[in-house]
Amino acid sequence: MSKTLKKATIYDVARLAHTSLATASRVINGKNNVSEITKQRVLEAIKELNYKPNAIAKDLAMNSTTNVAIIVPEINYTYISHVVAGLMDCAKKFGYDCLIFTTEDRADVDRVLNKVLSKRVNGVIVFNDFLDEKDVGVLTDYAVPVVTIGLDLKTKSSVTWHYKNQIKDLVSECLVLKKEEVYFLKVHNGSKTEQRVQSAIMEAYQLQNKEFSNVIKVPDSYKKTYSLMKQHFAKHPQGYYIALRDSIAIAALNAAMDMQLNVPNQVEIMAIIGTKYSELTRPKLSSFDINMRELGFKSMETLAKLIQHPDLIIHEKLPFNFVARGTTK
Amino acid sequence: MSKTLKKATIYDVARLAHTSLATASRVINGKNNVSEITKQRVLEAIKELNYKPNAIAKDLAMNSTTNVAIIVPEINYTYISHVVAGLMDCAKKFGYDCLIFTTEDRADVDRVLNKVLSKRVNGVIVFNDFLDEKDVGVLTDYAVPVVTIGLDLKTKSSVTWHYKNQIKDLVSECLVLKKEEVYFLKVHNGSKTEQRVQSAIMEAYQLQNKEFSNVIKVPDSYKKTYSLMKQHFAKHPQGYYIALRDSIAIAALNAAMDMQLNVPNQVEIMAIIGTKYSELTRPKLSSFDINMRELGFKSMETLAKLIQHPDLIIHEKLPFNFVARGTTK
DNA sequence: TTGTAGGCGTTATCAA
DNA sequence: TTGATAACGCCTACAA
Repeated sequence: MSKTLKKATIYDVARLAHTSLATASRVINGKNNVSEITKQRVLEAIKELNYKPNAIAKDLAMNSTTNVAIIVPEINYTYISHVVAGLMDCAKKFGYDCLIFTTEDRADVDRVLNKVLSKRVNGVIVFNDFLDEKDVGVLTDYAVPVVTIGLDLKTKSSVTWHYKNQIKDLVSECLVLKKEEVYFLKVHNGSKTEQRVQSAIMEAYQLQNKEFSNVIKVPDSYKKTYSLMKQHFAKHPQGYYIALRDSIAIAALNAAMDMQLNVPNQVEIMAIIGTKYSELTRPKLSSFDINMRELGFKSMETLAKLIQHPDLIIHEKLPFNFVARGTTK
Repeated sequence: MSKTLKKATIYDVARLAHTSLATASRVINGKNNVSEITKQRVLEAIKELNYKPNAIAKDLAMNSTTNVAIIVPEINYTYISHVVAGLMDCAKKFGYDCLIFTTEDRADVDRVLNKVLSKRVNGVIVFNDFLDEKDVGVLTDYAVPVVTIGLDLKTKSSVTWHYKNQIKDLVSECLVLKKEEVYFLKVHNGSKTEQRVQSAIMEAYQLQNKEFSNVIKVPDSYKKTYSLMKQHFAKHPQGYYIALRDSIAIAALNAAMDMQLNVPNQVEIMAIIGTKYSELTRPKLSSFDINMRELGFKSMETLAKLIQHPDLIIHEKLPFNFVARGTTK
């Protein structure tokens, strides 16, 4: 197998096998209307030339690809990487290949949208708070199937989960039974997920005719949040603290523990999005548990349905269960 | 902007702008040898038709793509997802798009290799213990630039790190000064990285004329490792424990702590591959620290060099520093 | 069972 | 500054 600078084409294969383009194409694609003898000749030629079919030419000729695009904000958040793992598992099942895009700001979003459109992908998964209904519309207007994760759009297919009422219940319990203030550790300004959590908390407050204002803005970093929360606990050594991701909650937890506060008796802490890391703190972190890998898998399954039936609109809601561990009473 | 089922081509643009294919192509690609007036007409037509250039046709015509392939075993290991994040950051800088492939077994490897070859990617990053020199050769024989991460192949470009001597030093210290046995928590059978760590430990033992046999096979799961290590510590409540990844080390740590053992005075624990999670246990986990994101970034930079100069062979070695935290003396 | 010829949507060359 | 026209590598009627 020599280092072929000029890559063999189907035409080279045909010539070496003393047959035509069309016949070579047939055996490459496993059609059965080819005689065994010529089939063998073609197979030999393929091996001899180290021929690898050019997927680009194929995609162009067939006017379709095996690629799906996945648009996420960041790949190194634990829960996102788990979702992506699930997406990829399922994609493999359907023979799709995953083109992954990250967006760090608004300009990025437009760039990615255009790329995705140009690449004529089979379908798109959007798991990204940066994108709004209009952005998703840019894709669907171009007739590309899209499934959004965690973005509840009426006219687009989506996989979401219901947690609003459960958060309200937890908060109400704090206010009514435990007589405890609730604090929300907020990382971003623009994240819709955080906004939705916050409004769930606010609604629970309103039910008790109270106003909610305990938003603590924290940096998106374990270490910085840790020291910030140490300062906070020095003044307010009590309350029920809610963070979106577990690493933020763990920063608060460790801050409280290292300040010698009693968790959960003085301070309660929970995360909305728990991962396997919820299990490994001491005390263990209470959190909502959602199987992110499964979420990804189901989302890709939904996309596959959409690819086969482009005019469908599918809405799926997954359960989202609170798991009380050691950091809450 | 209507829902165009039939997507506009450059030909449609040309027709609407009353010009030729070639001229339309010129303005799309920002060539300056086009009169301002026709340029405007073409631009209008593009907007009117919601034209999006077909990257597949372009790739075919130009005989090159903007895609790079990334081959990893799993995307939801924390350290791998951090490497991938770095790879993607850098890819963005060069305008590359990332096609990510995961492999769960041997059959998968061949499948992925063929896919990558067919897709005519610009270059490939291999961060995958499943692939050996022969596999990488399949790619390089086809003249596609490859950078391997953590796989030390003489004839291929790679980014690796040096940790062997440091591990030997740590182990020697245990044997000579601390008079402590070393245990290796081993997850996989075939992982070359684990094998290399193990042989580093063995060499340190040999230096003291001792034979190393303290390999504890653990399942690749926090919970299972946790209970297995509890059983272990019930019988052997001492020693210096080395695990490859921090989540395994943390399982051992929690097992020891929950058994009321004193860490680090009775039991010492460390991880070879530390992540941000090393910081959040109590006591904090001693580990080697490598900036995985930076590792990924540099690897993609290396690939970019290789893409521009295909006959280069680049070897890069990154530092790998032991950070003693609370779980070791 | 096999082969011919046209098409997929671009880029690039060469005249005009 | 423009416009034909030939690639790029494959698929697929349609014919033989």
